Amino acid sequence: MESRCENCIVRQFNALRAMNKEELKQVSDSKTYKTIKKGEALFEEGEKLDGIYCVRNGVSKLSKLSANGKDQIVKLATKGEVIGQRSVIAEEHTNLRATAVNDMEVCFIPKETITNTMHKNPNFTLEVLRHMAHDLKEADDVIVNMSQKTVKQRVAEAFLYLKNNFGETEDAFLSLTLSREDIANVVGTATESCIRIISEFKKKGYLKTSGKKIGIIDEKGLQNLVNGF
Amino acid sequence: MESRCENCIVRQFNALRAMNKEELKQVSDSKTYKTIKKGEALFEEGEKLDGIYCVRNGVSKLSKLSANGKDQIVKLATKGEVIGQRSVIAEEHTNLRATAVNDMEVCFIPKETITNTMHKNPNFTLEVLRHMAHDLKEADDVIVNMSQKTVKQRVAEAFLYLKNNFGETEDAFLSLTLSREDIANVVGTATESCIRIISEFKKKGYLKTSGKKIGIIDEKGLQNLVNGF
DNA sequence: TTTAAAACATGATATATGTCAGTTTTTGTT
DNA sequence: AACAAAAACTGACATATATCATGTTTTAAA
Repeated sequence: MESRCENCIVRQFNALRAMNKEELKQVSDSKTYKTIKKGEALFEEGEKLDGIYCVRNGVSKLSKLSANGKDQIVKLATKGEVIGQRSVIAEEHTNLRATAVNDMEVCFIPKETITNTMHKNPNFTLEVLRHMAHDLKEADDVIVNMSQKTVKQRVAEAFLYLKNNFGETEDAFLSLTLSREDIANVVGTATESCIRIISEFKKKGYLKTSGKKIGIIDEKGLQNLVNGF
Repeated sequence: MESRCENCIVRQFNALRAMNKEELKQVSDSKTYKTIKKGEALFEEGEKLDGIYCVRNGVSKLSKLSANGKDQIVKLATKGEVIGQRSVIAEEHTNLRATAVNDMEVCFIPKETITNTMHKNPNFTLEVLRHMAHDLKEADDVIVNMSQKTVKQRVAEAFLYLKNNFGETEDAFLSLTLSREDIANVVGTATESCIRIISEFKKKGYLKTSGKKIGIIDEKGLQNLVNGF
């Protein structure tokens, strides 16, 4: 279960790989290990964070709830990704809440450890910056998609995204199973609309389902749809 | 016209304020001054940038053109803001194009100058990081608004945004005059829809217009609309 | 000042998507 | 295995918004 950050594989995927041995030791000594059950929150919108979360296992959704009950998912964070760094860096309250989509294991690293390293090690800061630049690009792309693509295209794109980022099982179902509601909240549409489109995709031979599990049959077909045939 | 960065007021608004005298001198010596006419592009989508642009005057829109001709505006950058840093930091081609909304004066700073400083001065890197964290938050907010608010609410919000970020003239018109098409492209809607809503807001006494100039009469009213009455 | 082009404006209509209401299936728990 | 609760699904309908078509005003250039 618990282990030293120096030996943690997960670290390879995030900015912590730019840390030197001494800095990693400091992280290792100050971190705490946590498990979060499916459905539980890592933090709520508006909270002040005392540190960041490094995901060792499981998936978290970052979302914002509106007055009318809609919960827009802005990002899905998985193994190796870091959650909460935006808030810690800007020294602001969180603008999103983080919820476990399935059971999670995370390491909590106190913000002092992070900020100390950022003031001393420019390579680390630069690495964090690169990751944030990537996140910003993705966010820009989402904005553009929301205004230029139809719901159907965005749903199709969401499945391709899930396949590319989370992979599929041996029996060709998506490894990450989201509820229809969560898919709708990623896409930014109503749950019923999302369900209807999934049914249509099934009829057209793009997808297969088994309970709430979904598998991609015709990736090319979905891709064509995204690109407007 | 031309001047030393050390004395440039604009610098106070961006990450360059975290540079020391020596670093600023380097920027000053390597920068080039450019003017861009209204409608001209600073760079096109997909270009590789050799440096960043620091806006001294005027406003630039960062947008992405879709196949069907829609041009979604993701950000408006004005005096003091830096354009192109995301692309330079991530060492990627630009994902957006930058166009002058009105006549602009900018300083072009070669990327070597920036990356040199980033490797040496953690405070500068951290300051860049803070700005990017802020941009990311704004982008997240836009995503959420796009999915949770109606076009009418988003148009109302756009006018409040324009007032807060660009101010108004003595006769209470917005200082930044955008075409109806540009407003529509900020909001992510059709130009006709945008025009219709402006007409409606005029009738309801929220706005006044004079040619393409627009002024806010009832800020509270617009704000209520944004919040769903 | 005249004129052409661009931008603004409005009506009519089509359509994608949301909402409401109800049924069936799946899931997880005792 | 039985059950309740949650999630998935489907139909009917409402509506916000896009699209097309056309006229008017504004802008900028000759």
